[in-house]
Amino acid sequence: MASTHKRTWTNKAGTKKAAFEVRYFDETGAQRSKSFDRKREADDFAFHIQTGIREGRRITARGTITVLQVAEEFLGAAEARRRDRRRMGESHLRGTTSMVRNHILPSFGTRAISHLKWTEVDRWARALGAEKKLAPSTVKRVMHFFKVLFDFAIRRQYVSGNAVQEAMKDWRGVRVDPVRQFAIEDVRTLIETAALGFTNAHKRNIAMLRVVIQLAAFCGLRYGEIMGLRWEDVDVAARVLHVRHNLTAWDELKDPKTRAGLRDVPLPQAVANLFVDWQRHYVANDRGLVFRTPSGKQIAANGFHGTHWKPLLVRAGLAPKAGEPWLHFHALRHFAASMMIDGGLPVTDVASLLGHAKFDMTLQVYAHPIAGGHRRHEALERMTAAFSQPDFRIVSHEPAKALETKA
DNA sequence: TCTAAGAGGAACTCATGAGC
DNA sequence: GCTCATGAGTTCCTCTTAGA
Repeated sequence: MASTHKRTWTNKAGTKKAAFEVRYFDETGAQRSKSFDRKREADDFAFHIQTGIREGRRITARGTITVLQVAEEFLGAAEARRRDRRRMGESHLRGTTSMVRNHILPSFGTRAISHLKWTEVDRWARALGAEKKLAPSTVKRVMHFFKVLFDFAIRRQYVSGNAVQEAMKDWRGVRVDPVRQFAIEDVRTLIETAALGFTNAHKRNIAMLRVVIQLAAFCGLRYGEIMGLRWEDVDVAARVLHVRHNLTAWDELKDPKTRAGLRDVPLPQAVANLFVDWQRHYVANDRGLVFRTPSGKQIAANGFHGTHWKPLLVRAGLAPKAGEPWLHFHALRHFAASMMIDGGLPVTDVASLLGHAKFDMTLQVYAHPIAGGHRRHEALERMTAAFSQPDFRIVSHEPAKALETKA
């Protein structure tokens, strides 16, 4: 049983003080109390105590288990989930471990988890942005992992409340920064530059780069999907790509996350021709994967980025100006989506070609105004010009009636 | 009931350094 | 110069939930 009441007293200096006190009995039967400045905080604490007693949980006033101890248990459980491949992937475990070890433990590792207050978490989160220069969306991400860690501790009955949840309220509405977009002219320059070849790049690399870029820019494939293509998925004669797999960073061929990811994408003739060109450089491998290194290994995304992508951007004059981010390879997929929408393809078709389960996702993330403001300007000009024509009629009858009455 | 935002999982980008 | 490995940070994508 826990009870809450307001307590007032006068300190030695003669100042009147007030606090909300929660009184309860711990698992040894000893009476305990804890004071809060606000009634709501006291009520929350009392609720957790009550719930704990009702469910038979161990209630301790001064928990001694540290954040480090909880984190080790938490990461151990995560590793077990990773081993059961259906429950957690390699990349998610890696991300979780990275956030916990790099950001949470250095600040809170030695602290008793039950003693942490949301105000401390709030200060720490703000410092991650101000001092460590993390993007707001990343800070929010780190806090999310900390909250999950806390939830784990609650399930294990190490702590009764989640100090991170309260601190996270201030981070609502923080969204990821949109990636920098390609203009039509940029993509044209990029493709022309790739075709010319540059530096001392081998002909094999030039051929590979050309087809990979056009697959992203015109067919909207993700990097992992491109690298996961097998020759049996490429039907040059029928000009269709069967997107069936994704190649992970660990060189594993995985099925798409959802059924929508399985799709057939039309292959433009120009891109089909590039496939024929690339076939001369194909390195046989047991899975029949189209794109491999000369030694038959995976073309890792990081290697592709540093060796091919960035040098191509520089050569094409698309290197970022001071303060600008680099253009991402993934931005080509954004470009493809925008071009499809701009070209008049129904958004449901675009979503299907991109492998999206819902078309609102397509509009939300990929429908960028790629052609710039002048297209909108022209559209409004056409509307105004049509309005000024003497034979112009408004389709709806209601306003027309109103005008007649007035006349 | 509808829609925006959150939660959670996974993929992508980026930096660095070693070996060939 | 290219390839590869590793670690860290950022963004994408879908499903769920809160609240207008």
